[in-house]
Amino acid sequence: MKTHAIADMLRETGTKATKARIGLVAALVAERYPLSIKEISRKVKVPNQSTLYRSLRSLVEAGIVREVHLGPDAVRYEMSVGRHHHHHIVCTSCGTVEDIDTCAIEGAVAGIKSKRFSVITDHSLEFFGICKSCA
Amino acid sequence: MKTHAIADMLRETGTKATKARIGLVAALVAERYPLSIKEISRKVKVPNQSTLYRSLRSLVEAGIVREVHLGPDAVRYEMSVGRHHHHHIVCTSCGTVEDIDTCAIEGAVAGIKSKRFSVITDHSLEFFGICKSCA
DNA sequence: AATCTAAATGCAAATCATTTGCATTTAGAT
DNA sequence: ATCTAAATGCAAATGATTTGCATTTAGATT
Repeated sequence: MKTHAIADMLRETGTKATKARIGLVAALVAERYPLSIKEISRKVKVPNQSTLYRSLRSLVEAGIVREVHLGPDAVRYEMSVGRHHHHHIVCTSCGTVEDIDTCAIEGAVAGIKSKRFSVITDHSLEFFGICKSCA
Repeated sequence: MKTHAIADMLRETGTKATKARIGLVAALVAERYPLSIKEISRKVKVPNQSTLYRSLRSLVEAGIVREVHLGPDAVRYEMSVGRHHHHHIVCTSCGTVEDIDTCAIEGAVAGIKSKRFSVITDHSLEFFGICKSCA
């Protein structure tokens, strides 16, 4: 994805196409797995950490980026546009993250194919919704 | 569960049956949904926050308590002993947390029965394991 | 029951990630 | 070229969790 296209995408969502945001999106587009704040700061010439946090938040609000939670202390960010619903599998030893493109809710654990993982030791599944007393 | 039984359980795991831990376990046993640190501090005469954090950690290490992550800023604790594998459904409006006793991985979203929730707006499922390069 | 030691506690200070206030800069509309 | 709201940079604030260290306590040992 080229800078120009990224800038257009940003403008379409009503946010300004600033250097910081373009750089962030470019970095996330370049990676196929969700990046942590630290990884992002490493890859992108992060102008300053307030900007990093603020930009990520606005990208998430704009629906361009998705926040992924893989346990505590493991907030990560990945591109949201052009991607369909998916989950992740995390190596508890080295932290490798791989996408699971099959929505596992529709299948069994056995159906999860992975070339890179040999053992699945745990999983976490949470639902979010509106309870009857709130609806 | 009475104090005496809690103390015995603690001793069985090799940890000391101190007042702080007995109180924590008693509070968690009394509730059927996972409690946040704040809720715990409210329910238990928390002696001091270092003790709270340290005690929770040792209870988790001992396998007595389980740490539940329902999104960021949402670390919660629930009893682990005497409970089988389950997930949770969270109301994004009021925060109500309900257990899902059916392991949803083995069923479809449609199979999730809940008396208290009317809409499921989102879900999160993550796997943890060991990747081949680590195994 | 008195003694002893490692484990647990209390407290205050440190740490770490994230957020905020505010003055300055900049994107992009006019 | 001008203008304004949005975005930025910086430094300070915040909030949750952790740590160092001196003191206390559980419970094992006499």
